Amino acid sequence: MLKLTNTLTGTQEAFTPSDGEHVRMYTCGPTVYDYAHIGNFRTYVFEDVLRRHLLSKGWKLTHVMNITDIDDKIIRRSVELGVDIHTYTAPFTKAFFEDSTTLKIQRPDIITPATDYIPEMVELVEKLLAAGYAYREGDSIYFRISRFPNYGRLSRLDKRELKIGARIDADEYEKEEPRDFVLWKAPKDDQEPRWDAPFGTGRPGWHLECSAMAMKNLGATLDIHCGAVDNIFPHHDNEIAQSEAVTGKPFVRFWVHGEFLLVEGEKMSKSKGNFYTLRDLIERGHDPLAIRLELMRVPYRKQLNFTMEGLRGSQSSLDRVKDFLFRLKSATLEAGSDPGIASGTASARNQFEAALDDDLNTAQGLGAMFELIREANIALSENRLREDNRREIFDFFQTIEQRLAIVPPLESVVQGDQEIDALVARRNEARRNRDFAMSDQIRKELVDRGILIEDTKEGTRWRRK
RNA sequence: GGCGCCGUACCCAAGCGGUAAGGGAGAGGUCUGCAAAACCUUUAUGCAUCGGUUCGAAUCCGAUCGGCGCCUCCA
Repeated sequence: MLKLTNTLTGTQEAFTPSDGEHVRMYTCGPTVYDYAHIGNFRTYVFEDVLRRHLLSKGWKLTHVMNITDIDDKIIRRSVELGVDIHTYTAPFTKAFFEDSTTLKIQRPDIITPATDYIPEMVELVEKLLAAGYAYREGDSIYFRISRFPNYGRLSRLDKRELKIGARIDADEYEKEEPRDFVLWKAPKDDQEPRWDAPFGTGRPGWHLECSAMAMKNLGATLDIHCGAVDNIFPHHDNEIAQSEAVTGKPFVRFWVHGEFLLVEGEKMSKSKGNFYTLRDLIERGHDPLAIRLELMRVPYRKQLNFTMEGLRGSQSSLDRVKDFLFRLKSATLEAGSDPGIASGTASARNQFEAALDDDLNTAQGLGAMFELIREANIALSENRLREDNRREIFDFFQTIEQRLAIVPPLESVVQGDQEIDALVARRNEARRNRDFAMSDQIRKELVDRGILIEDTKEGTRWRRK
């Protein structure tokens, strides 16, 4: 049974889709004004693991993710460059999906760019105006928080006191109350993009898009809505207010928020010089799979301190998995099954499932995998492992791959290559003649070509790095 | 100041009342012509500190110290 921590209640709750079979999930996507950074991807990787786990339960899943392709930053930069916003955002949207693919993040079922949903947003604002939840001030439209008594439930706003001297009002528009938030912004100048609406020309405020696009595609009540913790307030509280004011129904059953990624113990920021995009890391030669593993090593509810040392550690862990799978694949085994290994494999599988069910405890799931690797390695050295055991272990790793997508591919590693085979044969010839100088020289040649050699009792095997 | 998360070995980390998973790094060893890989041993009578509850606590309660985040666009 899957348990998830629900921000709404602050506790772990058993999750099932409201109708028992179809999960309706919305995840906050990127604002495409620049390349996404690894902090962003920590969240997307967690959501990907959730997505994969939900699918494994046999539920039907409709997963919607937005692309915020209109906001202040986008407008400012596109104006600076003298291009329209779509011309500006298109390459970053494309880059985002390329990066996601690099990290083996599955594509959501429905992608909703904000600018494709203007009519839905306009409709929402009209309803809010009609019901008295929204008002016009100047040429902009605001949400009237005083009309929505439950406001701030998600962030437990009622328990908070405002910091003395804290800036309450983030923008310069007039409002009835400082805490009211903007639904529809009147253009400030000629350059700003705008859309016509019955209540005036303008553009949508940020919070509006998620409500409109989520409800349009998933209905009034979502099963799951994800994002990172920084979205809890005000973004998600505002979404709740807008949506529930219109529908009168609970907007979301499970709010699931990913904690922040820190870099070297501090929040990532460009000024601190600890800011990495995925592309930065790839350029430095890091393996995307190691990055993915590093991003899920710590369960989503806990802050993850990203360090280069940690990333190297993940790479080493990954190499261990790769070495093991390679060893298992190339071993010569007898038919049959060793009962000890069989039960070890079954128990690793159970532990893995239980770990993911337990609020996506990836650290524990990974632990179960490594325990099995050690057990199987010992069995391999003691010649106890049998053909059926191997099949079951490979089956398990297939499951791990479906769920976590961190299993290194073997195909590219062990594929036949006549030229390499010939070099290996020549080296073994030299070894037989005890011409170790020659043997080592050939090995060096192979290493230079990215080939690792392992001499075992069953002969020499090689693989690509 | 308020709200929230957290403090487990050199580093990362699981642990959810029954006696400290796992990964990385280091050291020593087995195997090997040498490597590589693998395996073995080794690194927490102790889980920030101090009290309390309990037959029993890293796990529950209280206090203290420390770190991080949010309260403002932000994954």
